[in-house]
Amino acid sequence: MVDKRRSVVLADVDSMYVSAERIFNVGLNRRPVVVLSNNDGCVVARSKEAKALEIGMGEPWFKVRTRPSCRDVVALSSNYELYGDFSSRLATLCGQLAPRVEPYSIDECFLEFPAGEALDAAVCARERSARWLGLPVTVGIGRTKTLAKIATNHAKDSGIGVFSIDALSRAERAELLASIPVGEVWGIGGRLSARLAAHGVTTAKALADLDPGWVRRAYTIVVERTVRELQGVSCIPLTEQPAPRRSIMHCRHLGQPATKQDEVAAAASAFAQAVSAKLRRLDLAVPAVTVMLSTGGFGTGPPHHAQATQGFPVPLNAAGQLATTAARLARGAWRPGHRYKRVGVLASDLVQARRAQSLWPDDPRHDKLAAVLDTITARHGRDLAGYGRSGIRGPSGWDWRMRQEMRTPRFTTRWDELPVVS
DNA sequence: TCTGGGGTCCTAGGACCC
DNA sequence: TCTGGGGTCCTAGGACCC
Repeated sequence: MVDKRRSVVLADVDSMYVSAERIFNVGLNRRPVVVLSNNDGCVVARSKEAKALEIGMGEPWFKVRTRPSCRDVVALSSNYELYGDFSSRLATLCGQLAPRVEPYSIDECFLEFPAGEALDAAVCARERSARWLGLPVTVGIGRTKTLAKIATNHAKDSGIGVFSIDALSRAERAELLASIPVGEVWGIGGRLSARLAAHGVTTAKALADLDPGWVRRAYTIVVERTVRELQGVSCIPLTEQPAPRRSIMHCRHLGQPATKQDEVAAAASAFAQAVSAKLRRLDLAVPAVTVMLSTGGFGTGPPHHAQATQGFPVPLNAAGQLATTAARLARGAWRPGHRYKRVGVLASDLVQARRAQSLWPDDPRHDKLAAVLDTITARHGRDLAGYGRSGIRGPSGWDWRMRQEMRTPRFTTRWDELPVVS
C-alpha cells in the first residue's frame, strides 16, 4: 500500500549569524563568538563555545564583557545584509530539493515531502548546505511542523545532524515528549507555560495528552492547534506564498537619548524614509502613518509612551511626504522633560501601491529624487543625505545613530566590500 | 554610561446599529 | 421592581515567534 502521508522537514542553521561570519573568517572557528543586536546592546547569537561559557541569549553585552571567563570572547555587530543573503541562498537550495518549501525565518526553512522521501532529502539538504554554502544545518523530521521543531531541537541537543521523530516507536516518542518542558514547545511561551503548569501540564507529553476541545475552551484556538499538532494532526500548513505584508515598522533605540523636540523629529523623519524605501521596494503604500516615542523602562520612574497617527487622503509611499508627516507627528507627541530613548515609525493596513495614487502624481522628479536618495543611503549610510534634517547631526552634537562598531564587511552584497584573497 | 527589532494572530470590550 | 438581543466594526492589549 502506498503511504500517502506527508512529512515535514525543518532545516535550521546552527548559530546562523556566527556561522555566516565564520565563512569569511576562519580565525573565528573553534573560538567563542557572539553577535550583538543593534546598538551593540544584547547578545543575539552565540557559537557553541560561547554557550559553553554560559553566555545567555539576550544578555546585555556590557555585562558579559566584564566577566573574567569571557575575556577571549569575540563580539561582532550584526551584519543583517550578510545573513539575509545567506538565508536566501539556503531557501534556494531547499527549493531545488523539495516540491514544497516555506522559508520560515532567517535561519529556518520548512520542506514537505511524501513520508517515505523525507529522510534521504534531509541528509542531502544538510550535505549540500555544508558543501555549497559553508553553513552547518541541523534537520528535524516530523508529521507536523510542531513535531519537526521538536525533532530539530532534539537533534541539536544530542549533537546529531538529522533526526526523525517519525522513526520512533510509540513508546519512544512518548518518552521523548515526556522529557521536553512544555515551555520549549513551539507556540508555548512563558505566560502559557505558567498557566499550563497550574493545570499540572509541565511537559510536551502532558500537553499532547489533553483534549483539544477542552484546550480551546480553557485557552485559545492557537493552543488547541498546538495540541493537535503534537498529536500528529497538521493544523499549521506550509505557506509557500507568504501572506501580503500588513505592516512595516522601523523602530530603534537611539544611540543617545533625545530630549529636544527637534531631535525626536529628526529621528522620526529618518525612520520614515527607511519605511518609505521598504514600501517602495515592495510596491506597497500606506493609508496612515504612526509615530511612537518612548523613554524606555530601565531608568528611574515608569516609562513614558506617546504616539500619534496621521491618515492620508489616499495611500502613499513617497519619502518626502512620509518624512514630513512623521516629523510633524513627533513634534506633536513630544513632551518636555523626558529623555526619549526609542522612536518608531509604523506603517499599517498596507495596500498595493499600484492601486494607490500619489499626491504628487505628475512630477517624475520626486521619484527620481527618492531613487537617488535611496542609492546614497544604501552606499554611504543614512547620515549623508535625506529629507529634512534627518541625517544631519544636531548643532549640540546630539547623534541618534545606532552604535555598530564591530560590523564585518557585507562580503556578498557590496562590490566594494568583496573579500580580498592575497 | 551601556539592556534589540520586526513581525503575526487572537481576544475582549466598547461603540454603534437595527 | 422590572430594563432585548444580535450583529459588525474598531482598538488595545496579550501572547507568541525568531
